[in-house]
Amino acid sequence: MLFLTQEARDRLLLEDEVAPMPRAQVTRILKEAGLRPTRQRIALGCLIFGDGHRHLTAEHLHLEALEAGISLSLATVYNTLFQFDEAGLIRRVSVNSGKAYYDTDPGDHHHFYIEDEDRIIDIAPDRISVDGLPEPPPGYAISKVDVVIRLKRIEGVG
Amino acid sequence: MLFLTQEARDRLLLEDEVAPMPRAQVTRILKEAGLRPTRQRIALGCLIFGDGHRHLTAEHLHLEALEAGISLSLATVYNTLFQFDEAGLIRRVSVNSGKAYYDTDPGDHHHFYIEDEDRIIDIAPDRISVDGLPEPPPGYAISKVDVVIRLKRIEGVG
DNA sequence: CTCAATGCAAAGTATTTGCAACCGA
DNA sequence: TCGGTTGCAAATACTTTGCATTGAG
Repeated sequence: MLFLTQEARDRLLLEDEVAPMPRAQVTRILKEAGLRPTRQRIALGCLIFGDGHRHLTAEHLHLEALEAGISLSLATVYNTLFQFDEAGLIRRVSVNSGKAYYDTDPGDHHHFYIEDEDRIIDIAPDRISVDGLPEPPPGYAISKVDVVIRLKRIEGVG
Repeated sequence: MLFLTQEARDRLLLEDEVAPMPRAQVTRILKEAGLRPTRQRIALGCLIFGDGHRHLTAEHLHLEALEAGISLSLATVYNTLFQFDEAGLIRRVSVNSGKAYYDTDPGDHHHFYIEDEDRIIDIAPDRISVDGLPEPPPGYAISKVDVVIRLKRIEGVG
């Protein structure tokens, strides 16, 4: 599927330094994921996969698309994000804010969440480990482990 | 107001046998938490603190209140849950479902979440530990660590 | 050309806000 | 009494659905 080595990722980032990922490449990714490469998906894919790793809300991505001259509805952005998540291309992140965030890095890692600023920061995958994972109840299996470390600004600094 | 004879009080307690924490106790809890003990808060407090540890949505609690003959609006339930969470009396739990869950056990523990059934299960606090907590960025301190273990039903069983 | 798949308007659900009413001191 | 607090109607924010249209094969 689509798990890149760090090296491969770095190479990608260099190639696409500022710009979005080329359409041809996005098309390939979509096909491999079993998603029909439609105009809208390709456009969103270019934005999502091209510009480094980020944490996007549907609304933010919609704005970016409009700014880039791509005209589509917010609902389509929601649906597309949902499908990309299902396909493992991106990862929905759950924080307590009402909004849903999507991490453009689908790799296995966890997150800081700064409530006051409604901002998410990646935690490097090797910096944290969960021990003593409990047995799931009979009939169930673990599908994913989400760790969110909630941060608050230290008062009286500066 | 609400001055009952001893007899009336006894009757009430009998009537509510299965149910909730006594109003006096809830009133004390609220005062200690710095929350004014209003009619609505006391009523919700009785439901929340009385009946063992549970995972409630605002809507569910609202229904319970109505069934118990307490008339209040859903908005008040939301506000009350928010305030109880702020005060540390209960704990908001973040899962990917759109809804917010409130755990009536504010103690330090984590959760299983069964997506398909939209259900939350407590993990005993000693059954899990997170190692190698990373340094927060400068200027920030860790306020809470949330671990959610997502479960899926094992297929082909039975 | 064909029809499963898509994109979006409209609908639905979850939550917050602003302010009249209230009540604890 | 009376002013900070509260509770709720109304508004907002977020997300999903149903179906006419489309465009990939």
